[in-house]
Amino acid sequence: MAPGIGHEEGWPQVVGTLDDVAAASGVSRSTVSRVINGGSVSEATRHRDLAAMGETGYSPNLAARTLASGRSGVVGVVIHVPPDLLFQDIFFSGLFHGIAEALAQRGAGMMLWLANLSKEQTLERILGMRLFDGLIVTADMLDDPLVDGLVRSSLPTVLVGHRHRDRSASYVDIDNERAAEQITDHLISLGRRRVGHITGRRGGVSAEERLTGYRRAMKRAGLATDGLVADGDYLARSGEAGAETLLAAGVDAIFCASDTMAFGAMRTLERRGVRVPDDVAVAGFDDLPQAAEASPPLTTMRQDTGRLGIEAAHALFRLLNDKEAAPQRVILPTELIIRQSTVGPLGQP
Amino acid sequence: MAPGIGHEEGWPQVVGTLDDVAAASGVSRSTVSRVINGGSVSEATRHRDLAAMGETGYSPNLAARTLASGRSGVVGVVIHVPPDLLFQDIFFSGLFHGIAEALAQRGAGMMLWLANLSKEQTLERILGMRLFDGLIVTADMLDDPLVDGLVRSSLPTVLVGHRHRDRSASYVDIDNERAAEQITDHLISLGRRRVGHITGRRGGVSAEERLTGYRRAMKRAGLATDGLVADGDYLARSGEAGAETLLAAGVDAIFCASDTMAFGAMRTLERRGVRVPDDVAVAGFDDLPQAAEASPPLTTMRQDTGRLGIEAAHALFRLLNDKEAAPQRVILPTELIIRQSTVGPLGQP
DNA sequence: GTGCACAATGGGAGCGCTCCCATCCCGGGA
DNA sequence: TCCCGGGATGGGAGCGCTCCCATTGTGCAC
Repeated sequence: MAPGIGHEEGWPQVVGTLDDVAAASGVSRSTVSRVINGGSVSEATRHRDLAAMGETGYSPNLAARTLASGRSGVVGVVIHVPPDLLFQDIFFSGLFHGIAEALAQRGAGMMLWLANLSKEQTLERILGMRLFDGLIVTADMLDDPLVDGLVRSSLPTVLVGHRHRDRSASYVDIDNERAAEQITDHLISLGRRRVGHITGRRGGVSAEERLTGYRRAMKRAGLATDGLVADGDYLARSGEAGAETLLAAGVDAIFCASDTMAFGAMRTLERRGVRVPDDVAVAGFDDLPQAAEASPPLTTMRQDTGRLGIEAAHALFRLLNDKEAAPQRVILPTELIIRQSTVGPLGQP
Repeated sequence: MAPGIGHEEGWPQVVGTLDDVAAASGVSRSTVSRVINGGSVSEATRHRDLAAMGETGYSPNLAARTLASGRSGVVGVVIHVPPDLLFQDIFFSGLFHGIAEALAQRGAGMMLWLANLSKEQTLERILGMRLFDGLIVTADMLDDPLVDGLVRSSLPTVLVGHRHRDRSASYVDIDNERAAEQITDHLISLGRRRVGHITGRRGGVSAEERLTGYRRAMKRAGLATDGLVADGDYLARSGEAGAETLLAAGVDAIFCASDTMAFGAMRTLERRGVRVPDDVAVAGFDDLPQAAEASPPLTTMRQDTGRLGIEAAHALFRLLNDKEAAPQRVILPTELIIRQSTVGPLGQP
């Protein structure tokens, strides 16, 4: 019994298979299949079959289709990050919707894998099921057995936000290092000399790269960074704590590896009676919606996460459509958004 | 080529099918199938087959299995809410992890459907694919064609946070009405007379039920509610705005349908120099992690969203294991958490 | 008029599994 | 000794589809 069909008419209208449609339309199964999959069929037949499919409410059986063709039309999206990060960080929201939009547009299904199993189990099940045509994987960790395993498998895979050392890996990312360098440069150009940095989750690609970028800019300007780096984890709390540390170290600017941490840092500064940007300038990273409405509005680095998702999906399609395709590597631009947390309302420090 | 198998030994170790395992173990396909699915097999054979499967790294083909048996072992989780809500509200985080945990424990797969397609398309594809053994659906809207369609379909379905008027629907929920009544009672018992309410997203089950509960408590106490209800949408911004409105109406307490809105409301009160709880008491709903650390700490209604997810999964399993099972209806308890946003540090108002 | 290319269609094999039924073999009771 | 019950196993059909190949029908050049 085909599910979801509730008519109670005078006939076996419960049509579930290609053969049923074929019978109803007076052609063979093969022809109906061609209509669905775009083979060469006469206009008349196509119309008749389409009509028959409409009447019967026919819809192809995914399992049968996958078994016969080896393709499922379903893309796996693997988000193996700690739950608290996943749901606090709008990064993933934008990413998701980008991916979902691009996949839906091409008629591809999307199956989400969150971090509910161990990495080994996840790897095993994803590969074992053989359900996916391809994979989009976000994994920020420098060393991640899941990502390594997925990349090594024969399953077409696109990494998001993770530049894998494996030369054969396809990925979509931003240039964290350059972006961090740029934002640090901005702070330095404002005359700040003691620029502190609150890092993202250490061991993660983005956090390490942003730290590297920050260090490079400081070094180039001939500024020391000793004692000016506080470890964070992208969440607000660590921004508060980091600001506390950096304040003690004596800074005149703080570059936070995420906006969320910047908000935390600003809370600490406010509590301590430190003026922003007069005493300490603050910059974030992400350009969350709240950044523009913070007080003062937050200088930050905008990254378009929706775009990131879309590009990932497109890269995967390219991989899927051409088995010989070279690894896809896409670096998306970021944009420095200068607001009053670094440059006062009248343009003064 | 079976993916993920990298050995380079002296033999066709690339085993992908049941027949391959059978050949390697010297038995028939049927026997290996029995070993996997728990049929009656001699101990000796079982061990031999298991060993053969281990060596070859065999893993069953989901599509073939689904096609032959009509069961996939995969549960669909449908979250059809606006994106901004999804990723700001920890409600879903807890829910997810509860569901994921319970499903993983039973070896069931989980496929997530977010709101990337229209409700009609979603319905069509979910039903059409015939991939899911069952469904867990969160849908808060009073009128939701997707939920209606899913419930009417023959696919075993459990609703989360949504008590459907359909008597045959299975659901897991909390008693929003009673909880709201209880929290309003608490406010009234403190001597507050002008208790305002900032609602959740109107048209949603939870929002309407909480409003009803609030109204009932007020009515029972002989208090008027005219002008004391401000429409919100669960997000912080609407809490700020709602508080503004209610302040103008003159309230001495505000019950917000979510903690997030309560935080927003408290921000407004602080900005206006209104003391909490001295001038205006504030209560929320959800007991987010931040509630305990707000200043002042927030009185709220705790709901265990993880439990909600687990119970939903269990209800679905019951439905799946017994085709004749009656509709499952589970109401989980909530707990009033009293903190200083309603009762001052020394117990005074 | 004949032959041929090519578009439109039908038919059959087979994807990897489950499930039912037939078969085999063993031991025990008559 | 023969027969029978029952556990262990093998074999075959079939799930609904795709894909290849064979077949048919058409229009066109010769």
